[in-house]
Amino acid sequence: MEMTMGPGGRPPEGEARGEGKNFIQHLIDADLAAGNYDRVQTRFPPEPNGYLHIGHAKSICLNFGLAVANGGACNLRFDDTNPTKEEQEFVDSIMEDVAWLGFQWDNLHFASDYFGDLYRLAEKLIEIGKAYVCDLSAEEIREYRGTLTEPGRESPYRYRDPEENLDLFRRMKAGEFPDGSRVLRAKIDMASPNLNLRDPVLYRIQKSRHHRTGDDWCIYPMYDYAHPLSDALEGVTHSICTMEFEDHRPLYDWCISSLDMPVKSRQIEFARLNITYTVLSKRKLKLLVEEGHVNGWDDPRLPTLSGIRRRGYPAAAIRAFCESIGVAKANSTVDIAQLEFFVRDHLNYHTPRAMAVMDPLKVTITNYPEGQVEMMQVVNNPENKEAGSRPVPFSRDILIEKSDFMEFPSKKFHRLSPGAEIRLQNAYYIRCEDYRKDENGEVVELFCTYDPKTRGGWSEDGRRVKGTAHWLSAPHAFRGEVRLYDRLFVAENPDETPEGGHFLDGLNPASMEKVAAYLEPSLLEAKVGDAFQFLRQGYFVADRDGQPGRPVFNRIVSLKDSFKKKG
RNA sequence: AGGGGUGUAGCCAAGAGGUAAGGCAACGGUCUUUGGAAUCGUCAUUCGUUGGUUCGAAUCCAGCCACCCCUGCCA
Repeated sequence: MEMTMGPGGRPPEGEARGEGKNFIQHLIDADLAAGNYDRVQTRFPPEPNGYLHIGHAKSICLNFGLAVANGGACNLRFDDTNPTKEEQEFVDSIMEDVAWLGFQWDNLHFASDYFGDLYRLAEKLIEIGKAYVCDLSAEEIREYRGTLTEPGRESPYRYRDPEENLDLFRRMKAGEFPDGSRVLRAKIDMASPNLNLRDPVLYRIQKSRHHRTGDDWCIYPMYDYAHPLSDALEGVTHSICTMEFEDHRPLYDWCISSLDMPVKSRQIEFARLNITYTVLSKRKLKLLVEEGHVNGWDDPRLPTLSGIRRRGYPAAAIRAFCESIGVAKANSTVDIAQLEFFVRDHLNYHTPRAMAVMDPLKVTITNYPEGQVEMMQVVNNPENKEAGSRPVPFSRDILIEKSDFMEFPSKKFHRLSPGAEIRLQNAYYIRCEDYRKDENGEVVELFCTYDPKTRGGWSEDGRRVKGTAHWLSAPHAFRGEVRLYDRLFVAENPDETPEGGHFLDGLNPASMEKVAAYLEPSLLEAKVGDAFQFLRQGYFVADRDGQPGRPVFNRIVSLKDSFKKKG
């Protein structure tokens, strides 16, 4: 850990070689060096039509990260140009999610704030003969557009003169025409091999109420028109988006140059995030929620930021993960194990330990005085001395995990078995002297003896013991619900469905298991959002479904287990 | 088929004519009061492929192959 670091936490020699920079930063460096811009400004531009997921987190970290790295600014701008799909509920959740991730936007904007400017710019486009009102129906426009291999045909309205276009456009705005009857189109090139350039629609008539502008407008700008101009109006220098917009870049540039916008924003595309064993498309997530395969948008199994948050993934871990995966243009699917690594990495240091028994086996310490209770002082986090310690009661009646005992142990099993001795962590060494079975032949109780000279879990004679188990004093333990979450899909790539299949076929039927667990007394005080490492089992967070005296814990992620894999 | 992209290890990903970074995963060793953590080590004679240029190519050139995106009045 003690290596020389340069400013920014990177090895200085790496800094000198330009390592640690993604291709976008290289482009920014070149832009700055060439004098194309004298500052850097980015933006995160979600459409408020749904919940953010971890794919958005990559974009958020990228945009805000680039702004910080270059001493620039990053805005949060809602791309709310389609009133039929957008709602205030989503803008609220998006702001909450971005803030939770740990970023503060320099300015908050809405594309709808620019509707007036955008309208005036459209009139200008008409005046200079670069846009026209087209009366073709949606279906006709599609037919006229041509195909991938055949050029399109020009609209019969393409050469209307500017005065008529202006008049028509104003009347569109005034609400004189019904929805779908006319659109404003850019006059570019119907024969372009890039379909986005075949006179794209700039404005459509849509008489629906907008969540922010109400009924002020009945014409709304399209993304391809509103986005570049909003960027330019706002002063964005580098407009970062995902690969599917690469074909739109010529149109993006066309808008900015045709209107001679003072700021020449530059669009740069990168590949969106995919993760194994989950889906990251809005459509599929919506289906999972609406069909009830999960319980709402913040279901802890979902990759939504609200789901991840409830699951107990720390924001810092998400940021570290996004940093680690890099930024490139190649399609890729990151192994979910990489995400889980950063979650464990963060939680290991930041989370106090506690003891919980999921599947109890009764242990009676036969030589321990009946009625006696000792308070054992237990370290909260061996990784962090400042986390302190807590008292945990110990008594004659103990609970351990069933899986910590084997009647006929395998060679590598070094937990409890007849005659074997193990350590109860922070308490005593115990030896299994006998056990009792029920009528089904299942072991239901262990009779052990303890060594009074091993208090705290240390043996004075230097005698070593191979296994260490977690435990609970039966009379002091209380019950709580534990939800054992696992990956949502058993299919590694749920998006790649076999022919005739559906992505839902890949769902994991056991993605959540509810367990009535026994918990140590200190856990009674856990507040919603408090995270713990349940010793030897995994990381858990108190869920909002808990009741006073009856908490609910979500398993965030299990601990790595090299034993199971070998067995 | 026309256009736009992308191919470096099981998964991400650096690399920019000088002899393949790093992380995840995996596998060994050490250590350990969590079968966790920590720690040490192993893991690409080769960069989709075939040719070419060069003293020298993952980097430059040409061809081929594979995959992704584009025919919303969605974003």
